[in-house]
Amino acid sequence: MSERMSAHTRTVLNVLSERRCHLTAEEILARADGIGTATVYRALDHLTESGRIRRLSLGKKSAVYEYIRDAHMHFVCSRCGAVYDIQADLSGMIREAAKCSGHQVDWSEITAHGLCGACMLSMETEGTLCGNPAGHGDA
Amino acid sequence: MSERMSAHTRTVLNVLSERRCHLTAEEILARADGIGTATVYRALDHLTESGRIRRLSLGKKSAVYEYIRDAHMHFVCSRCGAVYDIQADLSGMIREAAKCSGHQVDWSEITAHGLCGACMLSMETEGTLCGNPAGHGDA
DNA sequence: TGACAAATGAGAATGAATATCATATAATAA
DNA sequence: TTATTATATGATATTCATTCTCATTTGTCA
Repeated sequence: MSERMSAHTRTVLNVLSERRCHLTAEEILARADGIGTATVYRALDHLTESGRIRRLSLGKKSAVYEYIRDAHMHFVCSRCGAVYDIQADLSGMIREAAKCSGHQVDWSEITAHGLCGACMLSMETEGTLCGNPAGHGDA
Repeated sequence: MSERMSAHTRTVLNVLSERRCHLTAEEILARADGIGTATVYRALDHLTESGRIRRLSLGKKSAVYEYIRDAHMHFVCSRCGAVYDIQADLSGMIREAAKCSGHQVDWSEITAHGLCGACMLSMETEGTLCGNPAGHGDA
């Protein structure tokens, strides 16, 4: 639990812990100035394995990483692609359900898909027509 | 909602609907004999868009697809990689939580990670030592 | 039967993630 | 300090799932 951490790994961790959002490896790479690609991926692996960050597949092509804070679920807008955090903790119920099947839950993730508030609004306003298909929420 | 479907798309749908499990595009490709790669991927896209099947990212490198039946969550064993279906429907609660944030949920997915029953057993038996690191559950 | 749209497949292209490997850096021993 | 060893790093090559291209085929309907 208290392994030592290289400076670069710490930098990567800081990039994530300093902001409350989900970043792709590429985005992290850009923000962790001067650190090579392989090193960033390795750091992300170490941090994921040591339980400090979490790797999520939100349906996008590339995985995103987030610093582990409070329990929350993710909402991905099918129209604009924005990702929102939704405060809700159903982990207890998930743990129970899995326990009934004989499995021990370490952690769980919930991803909801649908139309985000911003898109609903712009669809009303603009009459379902176009409008910029991306840009709300996320970070 | 009632678009027509090409023979190949129907074949892909059948491959999925005939078995109660999650298959990668590659596995589907192997079972949909004689259909080309691009066609299988296109069929999977169509079926996903029309809501007949679902594309899931269970943390593996490649996505898996499943025919939509009853609501259930997924349990992925961190040790052996097996995927189990867990009967539990928390979609109502998820929908409510998202609604509070102003979003409209279309569908949601839950993935729990941890140690599966089979692995717990073999770890006890074999004293936490090796043992075949894969092979339980899934399909 | 003609004409246009959609589907198909072989293969090229893309791109995220991983592997390789020689070098650099840190940790420990003597 | 100096030797010894393990680990970290980064440039680059590689892998591999997925998507794209485009010429050809098939389906649909007037």
